[in-house]
Amino acid sequence: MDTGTVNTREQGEQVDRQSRILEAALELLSRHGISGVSMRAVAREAGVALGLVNYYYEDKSSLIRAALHSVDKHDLALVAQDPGLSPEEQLRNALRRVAGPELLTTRYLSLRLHLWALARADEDFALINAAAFDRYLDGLAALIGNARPELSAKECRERAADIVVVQNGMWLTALLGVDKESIRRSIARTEEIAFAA
Amino acid sequence: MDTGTVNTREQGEQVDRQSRILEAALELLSRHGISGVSMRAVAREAGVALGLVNYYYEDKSSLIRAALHSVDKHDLALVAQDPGLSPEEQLRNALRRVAGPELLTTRYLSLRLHLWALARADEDFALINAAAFDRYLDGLAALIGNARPELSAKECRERAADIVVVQNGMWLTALLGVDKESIRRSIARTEEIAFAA
DNA sequence: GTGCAAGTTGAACGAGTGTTCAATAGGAAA
DNA sequence: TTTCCTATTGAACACTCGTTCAACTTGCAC
Repeated sequence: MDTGTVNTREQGEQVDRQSRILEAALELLSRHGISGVSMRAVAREAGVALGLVNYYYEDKSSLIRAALHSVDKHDLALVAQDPGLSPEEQLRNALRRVAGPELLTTRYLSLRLHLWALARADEDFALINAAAFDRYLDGLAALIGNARPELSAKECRERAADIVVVQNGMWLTALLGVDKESIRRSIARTEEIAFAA
Repeated sequence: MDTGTVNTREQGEQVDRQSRILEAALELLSRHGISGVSMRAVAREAGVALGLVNYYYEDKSSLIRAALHSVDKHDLALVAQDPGLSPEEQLRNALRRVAGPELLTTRYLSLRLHLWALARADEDFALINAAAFDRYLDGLAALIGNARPELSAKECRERAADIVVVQNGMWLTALLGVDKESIRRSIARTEEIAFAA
């Protein structure tokens, strides 16, 4: 592949089929859970023949693993540092982002939930997930450390852990349809934890 | 069935087969997720012939529904009132129970997670789950109301919602192996919310 | 043009799925 | 004993699953 040449059939949304297959898998996983993700269903959703799914992803578990990595990468970006802002603003933005409109969609939350459930059932996925969780915790602790330089690394990590508990609760509870006001108050609670004196 | 007569084969743990089938389904669901729960696997785990599973549960989804109800009943008991204690103690006990050794086991948490994921994939399960969630919220709000009679029903409900966010977060994060100290601090946080002036 | 490699297709295979059902066992009632 | 209903079994059915593979198309290098 990537010989540097341009695909001739690149009209409209017909980008490369591999991404469309991955996207289809994410969509099906979010909507119907793992039991809705069959190779045939993925092929159908992506508008592609069955064989092509196994061409780009040798296994079904390779496909799911790719989906997991894709979501993990997305999660990690939430706590990435942004040099254009003050440390306090970076932290506050990161904390508010988790209740932003891009995150608090059914599609994303449902996807996250199904991936967590998957990680409980498969040890390989569990390891990937745990590593991503650790990196997220590190990222959040770093943001806290920048905004509150007087805190020790251990204290930052503790606050990050406490915040993640509330954030995970928000994600999960949002799926059950808890009212928006409770989400707002929970966001405020994460800020209290982060900025506490 | 229940003619009032005693089963002759009631030696040891050989109680009625229907409960053993349900128990097997719960065990498999907790360990391997929904894709590990096949009628055959349930029969094997329960030490029973395949046909018997469909004899007691006409459908696979009836079986899963029974599992859901069983867990929901268990959850609701967490916020049941206990006339032998003062309202404050009842509330405090309920809040601490969610981090108790019976609850914070991998088996229970994993089961809960898989049921949540299942509810996202199947609308019937979602309705059952949402109803159970509401009853749990009501129970918790009632405990708060008893302990803090000066609060309005609306305020109780709000506090209950905020507490549930943290509790759900604890459950979920406990599965990812967050340290026990963070769980302890989160419990304290739920108590702060409940008893705040 | 010919050659070649990557991309793409769908049929085929064996394994596993949920469900049905005729057959059997067991114990209480007659 | 015979009768009858419940409990229990496992074979059988039609179906879906993940995976493999031979065939075919496409586009670039020569």
